[in-house]
Amino acid sequence: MFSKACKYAINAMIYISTLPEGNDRVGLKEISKAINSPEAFTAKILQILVRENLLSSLKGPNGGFEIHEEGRKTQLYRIVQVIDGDQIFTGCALGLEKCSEDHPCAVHNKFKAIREHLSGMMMTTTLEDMAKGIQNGTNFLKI
Amino acid sequence: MFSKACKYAINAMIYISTLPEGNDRVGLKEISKAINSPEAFTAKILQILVRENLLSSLKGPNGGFEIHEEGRKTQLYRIVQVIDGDQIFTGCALGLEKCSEDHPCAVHNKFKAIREHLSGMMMTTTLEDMAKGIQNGTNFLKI
DNA sequence: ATATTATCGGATATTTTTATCCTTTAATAT
DNA sequence: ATATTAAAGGATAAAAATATCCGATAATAT
Repeated sequence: MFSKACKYAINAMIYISTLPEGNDRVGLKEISKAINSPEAFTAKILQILVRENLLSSLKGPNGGFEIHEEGRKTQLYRIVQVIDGDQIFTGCALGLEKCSEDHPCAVHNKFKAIREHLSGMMMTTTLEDMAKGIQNGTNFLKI
Repeated sequence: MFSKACKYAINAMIYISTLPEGNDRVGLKEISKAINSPEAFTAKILQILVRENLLSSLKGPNGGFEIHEEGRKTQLYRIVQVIDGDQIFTGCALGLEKCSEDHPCAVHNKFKAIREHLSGMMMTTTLEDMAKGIQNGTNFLKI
């Protein structure tokens, strides 16, 4: 469904969102420990998220990553789009280059509803939402 | 969603199912031309499908691949399971090793409905169903 | 029996994804 | 100013997925 890079991205973004907003930033080491991901690879992914303005970072002592107010409204959809592209939302399930209503693959219509279901859910799910479950101990980021 | 191998497998199985049942077998070359897939790689995938009894094959002149009566009832679900495993049906969307009701990842419940929707559809969709759309020109296997 | 045909299966190559290493850059603190 | 800290970014390595090649095997036809 999602690439590993994307899974790390989502879990990392959620973890950062669980931390209190303010001057506190969280470092790469803590993040990758919290979500059980390879440090250097995670760094690459966070770089992309910073470049795309889904995440902000600061170098030096007390540096690290943070997400402020507005950023916590980021949709799950957006994170996936930035890391994996929107293949999963718009690409053909069977790999046809030009799959469409006019030239549908063998499962086009069968997948249509599922696509809409998936997109809809991911459009309406935000970091805030997901962070809540982690904060109150209902959901988990690792193991 | 699916690996390329799996997409080739599905399209190939559908193509073979569109052909009239009987003594007629279809060769690798024709199959990979019909679904626009690399020949040698497609051969590997067909081998797996044969080994798993989703497809039958015969060597030598007039050899090739075929699917008889019962085989045409094969569920889409089964093809995916054989080629990609059931990661997509049961695996955690965020990669947690032990994601479950008791230890759910951050999106466990959000994905639950989608998983069921997807599994249900793929359980009830058969080769026969999909072949119909190709036979009557509504759906396509390539481009 | 022998030649021909087409899948099977092992070995290998290429590409993509995942992962690591190390130098550079920028921020802070002394 | 200087040392320290942590992210940024380039280079490279390892693993997995995709793809190709070719000899072995099995079936048919002559």
